[in-house]
Amino acid sequence: MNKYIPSQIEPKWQEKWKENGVYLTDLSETKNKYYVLVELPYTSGDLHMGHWFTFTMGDILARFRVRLGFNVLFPNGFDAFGLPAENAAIKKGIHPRDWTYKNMERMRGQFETLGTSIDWTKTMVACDPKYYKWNQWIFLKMLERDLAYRGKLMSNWCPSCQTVLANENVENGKCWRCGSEVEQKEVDQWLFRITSYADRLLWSDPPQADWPKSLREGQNDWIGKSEGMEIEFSVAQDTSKLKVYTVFPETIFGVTYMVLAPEHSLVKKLVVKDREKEVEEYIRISQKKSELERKAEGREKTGVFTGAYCINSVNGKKVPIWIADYVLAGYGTGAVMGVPGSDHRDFEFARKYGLEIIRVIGKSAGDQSKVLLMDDVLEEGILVNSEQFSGLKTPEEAREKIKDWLEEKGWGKSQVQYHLHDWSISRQRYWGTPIPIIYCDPPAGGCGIVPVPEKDLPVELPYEVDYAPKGKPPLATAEDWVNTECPKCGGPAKREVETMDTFVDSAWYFFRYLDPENDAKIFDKKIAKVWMPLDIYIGGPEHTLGHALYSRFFTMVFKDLGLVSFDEYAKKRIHHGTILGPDGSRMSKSRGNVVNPDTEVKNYGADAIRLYLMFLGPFDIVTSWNPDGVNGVYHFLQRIWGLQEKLKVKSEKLKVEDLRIMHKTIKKVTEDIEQIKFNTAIAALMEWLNHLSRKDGIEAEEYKVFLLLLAPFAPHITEELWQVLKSSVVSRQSSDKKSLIADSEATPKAGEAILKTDSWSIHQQSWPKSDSKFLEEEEVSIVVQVNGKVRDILVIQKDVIRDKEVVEMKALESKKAQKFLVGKSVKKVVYVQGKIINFVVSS
RNA sequence: GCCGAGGUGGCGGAAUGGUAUACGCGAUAGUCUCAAAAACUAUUAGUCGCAAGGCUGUGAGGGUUCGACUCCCUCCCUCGGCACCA
Repeated sequence: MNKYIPSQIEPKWQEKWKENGVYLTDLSETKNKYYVLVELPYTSGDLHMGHWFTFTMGDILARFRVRLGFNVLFPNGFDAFGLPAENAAIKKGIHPRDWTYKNMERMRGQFETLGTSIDWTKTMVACDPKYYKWNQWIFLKMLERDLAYRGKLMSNWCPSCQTVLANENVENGKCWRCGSEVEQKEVDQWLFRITSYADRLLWSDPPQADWPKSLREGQNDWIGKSEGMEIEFSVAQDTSKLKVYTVFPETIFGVTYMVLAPEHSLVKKLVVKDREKEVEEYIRISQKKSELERKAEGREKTGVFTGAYCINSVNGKKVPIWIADYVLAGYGTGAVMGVPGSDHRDFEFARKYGLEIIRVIGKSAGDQSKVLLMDDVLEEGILVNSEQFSGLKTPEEAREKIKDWLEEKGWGKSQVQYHLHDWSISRQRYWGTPIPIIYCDPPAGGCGIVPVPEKDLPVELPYEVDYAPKGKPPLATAEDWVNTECPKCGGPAKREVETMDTFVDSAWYFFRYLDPENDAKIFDKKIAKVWMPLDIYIGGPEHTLGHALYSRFFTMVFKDLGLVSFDEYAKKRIHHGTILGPDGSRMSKSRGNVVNPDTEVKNYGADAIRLYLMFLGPFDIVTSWNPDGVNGVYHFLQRIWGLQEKLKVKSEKLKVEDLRIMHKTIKKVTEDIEQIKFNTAIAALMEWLNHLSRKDGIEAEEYKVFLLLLAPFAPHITEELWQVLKSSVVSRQSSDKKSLIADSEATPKAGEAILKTDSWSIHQQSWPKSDSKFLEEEEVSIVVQVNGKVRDILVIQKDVIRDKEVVEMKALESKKAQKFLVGKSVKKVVYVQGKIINFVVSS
């Protein structure tokens, strides 16, 4: 027999599958659809082990569903816009587009070697105008509905490059490109009003879709809905009002000071003359601090007194107004009331600056103990020193009562706050979707901000651009492109030179797979109605607060645009794990611990790598690549290859025990794939192989079913062996009417695998069915325990297990059990039918 | 600090209230071989014992139960995410 040499069979079948369109999906089918999706790869240049891991999972699920008779869609595309392409361009002098397309071609080839059942006729490439035209269309729709707007946002700002920097581009508070000190500055940018969807984006319990708990809770925390109160205080020196937000209105009698964020609009107005210098200095220093710097400082609070006071309406108390950068301008009103007796953070601040501390929540009614230490601070308990509200339990009784009272008096009103901010989509970068906006400015009168009319889409990204960093968006250098006519008045105007965040590209791509060539519409609603939502979406946990939130937002917007009828685009999402390098750390070139799939495929073949990755552990495992581990599954494949020799020429009826293990394995593999437990499905096949190897010869039926079950995991070797079997059958049929396959067809047994002439591939055969009548055993093992410890195992005829007395009698006959029963009195006997009998004894 | 997921042999892991360590890797011994590799066979949680067999054992400690890796409480550790949100 010939040897198992993967390189001789894998490319051959990959080619045949493609030629015969084995994996093409007919989207006009309206029944039994199953849409599998894996997060699209970024065009980084090479497929890495992580891609193999996740796409093998998707592939197994896709192949399995096809075999069950579903119409399966398993597409893929490329996330092709973004910073790395631009950086590579600057570094290597290649145009971002050329770099991207070159990488894409390479990765497409690598996907072939993996042997996936991806239908490449349904695809998208983010940097293709055919695709990003629809990003622009969505932008215009958002604009129409006031969901896109030009607004200000605090950002990292490099004064010398004149650009906004992402957090990761700020190094020690300095610009990564020029080294200038980065400032915090309000910068004009385009924003998507995701906050108006905050409530809809919240996950309920039970959840509206089967998504991971960590994602649901993470998103809910990120959205950060809180229901509190906005309370107004009068400034003592003039007529202005100071508004604060709090979720603890019941502590209002404990307010001893106020704190404003350095950026608060009232700061300039409030600060008294002789403190101006100190305050200005404080603000100057805090504004220079980047996010990272603030974090690096830890929780040590700093602040400065303005010299101003305001009045607490509830008791007429005059309290000092401070400024501190632990108060965030972007949350609530940008001002907080200081209640050091009931808030740990306020306590810390008050103690540092010697501010008054009053107890308003005590352990018991009338508790007048001093708040001297952090541990004395109470957030819940009984209200004290709170006039008519003293003695009420908080939060249960007091909060609502004080809330109502404050509202009645007109001092405060209920307010819902979110932590979620609107989504800034502006990037001062070249390699992204141009924002379809034209600025028509004076002197010619000027129409202001004018959206590009839909008929003029796409606004194509110009190729000839100086994308080297010059301190302004690269698109500004393409003067021919920038200078245009105003669509409204026809006068001279300039294009928007910012591009969109690449998260826009990935927020809706799975809709486009359904209708990738459509030039008139974003996608056909009718097709989407049939094929969406996704049945399963495999992705990384790192996208919890980015992609996975934005894509939900887009889907909800699509619903409001009448494109779809659902809020959630994926019925189920799972978070895959990570394959670390052999040294246990993340694979990276700098560490030199990268395991290259191409090399591994050369050594072992794609089937072995697929199988190894799936056998490692559960789908969400984070574990390191073990170079020896591949040997194990490679060995498994070689043993399967060797089964050909053991195949009996003349088929006989399967024995009871052979039938039992076959049906047991069918059941186990089927259930495990459904539950995405590939490791144990493979283990079950290994166990069956061990059984088959022990036999003298194997029957065609069990051989066939084995291949049929293994096919989703190892598509190449199973196709090869299937075709070899088929051709041997055909040659047999011509000479001698009886054949291996014909036998089992005449009397359809387990597996029901029938070779159809129009479905030549093993991957088109129907999935074997398990028959429970073969699973029943004549004899059952029953564990005999004494006081919960296993003492013996009883083998009993199946028809007896219902009778507790008989089982008990037999168990008492056990010599091993008897040793532990002599001289003891049996207090109780617990019998679990067919499983265990436990004697509870005392000495 | 908060939220989420975990902690089981030398290693990856299996078992979701009923025989802990399936399956695989590695290791040890043997068969084959001039030899090695490959393949095949056997053993492989710790411990006491010649053996039969016993005892201990799923991060630590407690609890519930006839019975706990599994459920509950307290604590420790690891991983992922968020983090001065008033």
